[in-house]
This record gives sequence, structure tokens and C-alpha cells, in this order.
Amino acid sequence: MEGKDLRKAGLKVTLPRLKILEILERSSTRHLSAEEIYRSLIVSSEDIGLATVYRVLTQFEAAGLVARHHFEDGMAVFELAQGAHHDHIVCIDCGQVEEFVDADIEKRQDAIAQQHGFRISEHSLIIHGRCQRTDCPHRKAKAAVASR
Amino acid sequence: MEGKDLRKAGLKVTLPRLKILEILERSSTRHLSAEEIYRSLIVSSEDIGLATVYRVLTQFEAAGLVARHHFEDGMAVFELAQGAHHDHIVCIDCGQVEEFVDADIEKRQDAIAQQHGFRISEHSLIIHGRCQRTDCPHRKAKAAVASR
DNA sequence: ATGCCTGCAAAGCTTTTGCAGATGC
DNA sequence: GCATCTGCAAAAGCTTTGCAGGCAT
Repeated sequence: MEGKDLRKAGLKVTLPRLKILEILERSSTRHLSAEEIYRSLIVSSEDIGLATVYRVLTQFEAAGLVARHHFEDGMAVFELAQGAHHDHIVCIDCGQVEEFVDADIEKRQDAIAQQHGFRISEHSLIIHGRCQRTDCPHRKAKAAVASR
Repeated sequence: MEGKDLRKAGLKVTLPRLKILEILERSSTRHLSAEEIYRSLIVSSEDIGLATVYRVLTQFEAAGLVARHHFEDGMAVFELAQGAHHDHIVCIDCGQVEEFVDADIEKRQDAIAQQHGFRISEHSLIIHGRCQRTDCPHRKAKAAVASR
């Protein structure tokens, strides 16, 4: 949480950068869009522009502090790049995102890349499905349709 | 290539739709952006608007005729939804896309979804790496750096 | 003939950029 | 003090939408 990470990345320790880092750390969601971070800042009465949020996030990404994902819906989301690689499983109804790692899959990917003459730099595996949470919008929608 | 697919999808058989289908079929690249299709139409002296390209592709997607991907760079690409599921491996330098299927990975995904209480509807696995083609931009860039 | 399509232009959304002033070191 | 950073506003890029006319059936 201190500015060390920032300094290490060659970035000056400024209030906007600290605040944005803090929001990413404190978030229970792990994956935030620029807009969500921006609104979060406004809620905290921080006077930080949306452009700055984008600029800072881009700098953080370049510095390896955060990872940017696209989850197939046109809007980027960011997450703290803390530690190990992982893949994502996303509920197409409620947007809930969970993470997982599977050694077998990782192994197979290496083999496949080699077969195709590629050198893997990274990859993203996103499973889309419906979660079974009782409060998932899909279930409500389903119920609504049934009662038509 | 005939209009049957269109009619089956509840869409009238029109020249723009046929032309766009044809471009998707004839393309050697398999994955085309709206813009690329649009330019391709212009080259063929077809007077079809970019808006129509987007509308038609969206309709095709809804009809299951094409699949839309996002490949992590903000611009959507479309491919003919011909036949079986497959995943993608993309060169981060030249944009070349290859396809693959791996039974083991598919199996593991099912297991993972179940562990997390998800019902899979679809998934996308995209490996990013560098291909080994001699004409890949990355190689040129690398050479340029080396000679500085 | 009628209702589905299309082209054009304008708007919408996310993201980027230019510039003058502010801030960290 | 100087370079870096920020806020604002404007621009840019991709995609969608409204509307009036056109085409398939």
C-alpha cells in the first residue's frame, strides 16, 4: 500500500496513484472498470479526473502492477497483478467472476503452442457460464418468463 | 452460399447480406473486422454502408451464422460459425490467428466449472504468443533494435 | 402493397490526447 | 527549479441508432 511499488516502477508517488491502488486493493470484486474506479473516487470525495484514471491504469499495466482484461463485452476491467497467473470463469448473467488455475490445462497449452510454432507470452482462458447462486439475475429472469 | 441460410435465419435474402456472407466465406484470414469487411466491399465496388455491415453482422451473430471475438485489442472480429467449437492462438506481433481444439482442455474445463458451481454455456481460450514466421513484424523489430 | 432492409448522418460509449497549471522530489 | 503529473475539454475510434427512402416477397 505504500509508495514503494510506485517508486520501483519509476512512477512518482502521487495522491491519485495511491488512491487508485488503494481502491484496487480494497475492492471486494477484484475486477474493476475504469468507470467503476472513477465513481469510487468520487464517492471518496477525491477530485480525480477520468482521464487520469485511464492514464494511471495504463501506466500501472506497463509497470506490471495491474492486468487488463476484456471479458468479451467491450469494456476493459483491471485487477491487481498480485502473484500468480490464473484464468477466469464469468457468469454471463450476474457478471460474477471467479478465478482458477489448472496445471493440466497449462501443460496442454504449452504443447499446443509448440505444435503451432508459437512461443507463449501469455494467454487468457475465460469460461462463460451461469452460476448457481440463488440471487443470480438469470434465475429471476427465468422465473419471470415461466410466469408469463 | 445460397440464400437458404439467410431464409432459415428469418432474414430476407438481400444483396448486402449475400455479399457479406461471401466475403466471410472467401476470406483466407477467417477473422475479419467490420472495417475490413467494409473495405472489402468497397474494393468490390459494392455500395454498402459501414452501418449496414455492423447491423448485418449483429444479425448474423444472433442467427448463429457468425461468431464475434474480441481478442483483447478492443476491436471485434467476426468469423463464420462453421461447425465445431475451437479455440484460438494469436500472434501478438503479426495478428495471425490459428485455431485448435484439445480434448483434455475441454474436459478439464467441465470439471472446473462444476467445482465452481457453474453451468458452462461457452468459453474462449486465447493463447497469446509470438509465431516463428520469418516475416513476422516482431522479428524485424528485434533485428532493428539489435542494430541500433 | 407491406414490412423488412439499407444508406446516411448523427449520436453514444469507452478510451486517448493536448495543453496549461499544479505537484513531487 | 524542473520534470513529471493532473484536470479539463476536446478528439478519436469503434459501434449503434433514427429516419426517410428502397427492395424482397
